[in-house]
Amino acid sequence: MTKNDIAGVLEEIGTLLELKGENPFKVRAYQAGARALEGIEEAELVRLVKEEQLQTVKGIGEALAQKITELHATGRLEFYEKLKTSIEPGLVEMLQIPGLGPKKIKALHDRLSIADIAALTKACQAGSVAELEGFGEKTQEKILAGIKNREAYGRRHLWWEAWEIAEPMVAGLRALPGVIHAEAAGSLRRGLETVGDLDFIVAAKKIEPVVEWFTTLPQVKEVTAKGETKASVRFESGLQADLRIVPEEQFAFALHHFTGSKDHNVQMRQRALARGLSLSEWGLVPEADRELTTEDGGRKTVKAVVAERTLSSKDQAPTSKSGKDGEKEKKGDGRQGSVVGTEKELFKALGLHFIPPELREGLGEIEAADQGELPRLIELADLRGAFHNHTTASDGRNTLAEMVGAAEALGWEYLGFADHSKSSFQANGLSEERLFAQVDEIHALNAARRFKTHVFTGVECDILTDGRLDYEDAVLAKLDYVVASVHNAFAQDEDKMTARIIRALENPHTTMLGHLTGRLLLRRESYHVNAVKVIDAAIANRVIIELNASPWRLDMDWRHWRKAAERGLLCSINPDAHETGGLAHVRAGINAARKGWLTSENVLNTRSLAQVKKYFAGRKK
DNA sequence: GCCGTTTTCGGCCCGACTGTTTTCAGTCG
Repeated sequence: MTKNDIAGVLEEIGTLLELKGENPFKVRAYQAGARALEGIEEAELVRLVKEEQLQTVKGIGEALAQKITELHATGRLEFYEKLKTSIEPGLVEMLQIPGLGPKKIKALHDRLSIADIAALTKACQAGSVAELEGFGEKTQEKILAGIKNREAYGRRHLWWEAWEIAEPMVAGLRALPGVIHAEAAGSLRRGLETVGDLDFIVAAKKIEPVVEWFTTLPQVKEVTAKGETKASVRFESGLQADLRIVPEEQFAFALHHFTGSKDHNVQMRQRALARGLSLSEWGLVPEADRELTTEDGGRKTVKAVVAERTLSSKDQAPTSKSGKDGEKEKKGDGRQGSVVGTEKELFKALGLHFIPPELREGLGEIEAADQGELPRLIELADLRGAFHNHTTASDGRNTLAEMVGAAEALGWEYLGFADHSKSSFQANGLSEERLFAQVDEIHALNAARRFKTHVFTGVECDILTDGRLDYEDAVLAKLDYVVASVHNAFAQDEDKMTARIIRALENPHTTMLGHLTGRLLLRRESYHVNAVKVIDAAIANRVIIELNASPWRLDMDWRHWRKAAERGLLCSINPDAHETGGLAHVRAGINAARKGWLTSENVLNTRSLAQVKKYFAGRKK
């Protein structure tokens, strides 16, 4: 087990002990042990375990040293396994309901024998929760609302989590014999921040082996449909995945259709109709042919005819085409081009430049494609570094050196750190002394040239409730840059919160604004803030707004970026990484940036090291 | 469960907010 895996187990033990009503200081000792472990480097852990020196680490005593050693050696821990079986899993799940913590959950369990969310729902509806001492009407209502939200949220999944499942599936599909094309479509392909279900479109010579492979994947919990051209499965997480298999010549149409969005598709069909054509998932045909009269006098839709074609072509070699089909291919009036094999050709047949999937939201992309005014969207490879990152100095899980090593492995020219400031007690925010120590550490690291990646000094500075920053100006002046973020008093009304943030932007030391709305996707709503006013203030004060690339945030929302960037707002795609693996989250940020029509020119961290240094120096004047 | 120029027991970490209270516990960041 790696140090972060072990730290995760210690953390979970803490949670379980809390639910059992254990001594809170014991709980804290496990949490502190997890933090202590994260603060040492992987190689150091190996040495400490080997030399039985774990107890020399502050926060790790006899009991934790023994448990860490067991986990490190075997990947298992007897104590942990037993603890897990002693606590009903429904109680852990209840922790996800806002307002419910270990104490309240324990009270519900002890006094009402509630052991899962279903029982809790019933008890709330019956009014028995409100009667409990320490509970009341409002608490009961809040719990019910929390459960309801949770169910609503449960229907969607974070893009990142969906992508981690879909990516290997696409690779698996492509590797199957007889598969010509395979793509994930839907909101996943459009890079939307959350995804309802997965859609896979496959062009294959033989259908059965593809369906078979898809429905027997190890992660499949349930096969909900299995037919001639389509199959649906559900995974353990509740995520559903649909597979559609089409003949090669229909692939581009099906892929386009199932990539959507609905608005985009409606507009595309309207455009086709204006040209006398009919566009559907099955193809692009002259409108006049859309409904056909068959030889026996019946009427058939194009869909039916194409479906027949699909069935017949299944049994034929791909090169052979019936005379009728051949005729149809040629019957096109010339406006649609010869053969549509790719999405690019599909767009071209309608007089459009290729529209990247991320832009297909029906928000003006078709007009822009018509005019040849689509931007050259930013790409992952354009990034040369990132700024907002954490280390074990505050609430990160990897040391500074480990983080820089990971950035170097990504080929990044620079990496900036922005650990929490002193008011973020919960995140182990840095006092002035600890901040200066980190600055010294970074300067030494740069001087030693241990890594090819240059390191910038920064901080994620709390915006206090009145809009002041959490450090004196003289402290902030010593840093390369400052990310200012809201981390408390989320309940302020919109005017107050907006004024608070704008005041922070007016501080000459503020380089960029962190997560504008504070939302956590599918978990927590944003605080109330007037985004337009904040954007205006950022532009006026030459302050960057970050696109926080954490898959749980993606904040500022992509829907604001196009307009904001047009008006001169500079973006920084910030991973907000709390561990080495978190740097990869810039990928999710790139999705959002592309959805916001951003080009590499709009984003600070596409610039070279020299340009970034110049930018920071210029901000200080 | 950890720690100690507090050394083997007694303390361990901050502040706002909410809802339940009538002086405070629980939750959250």
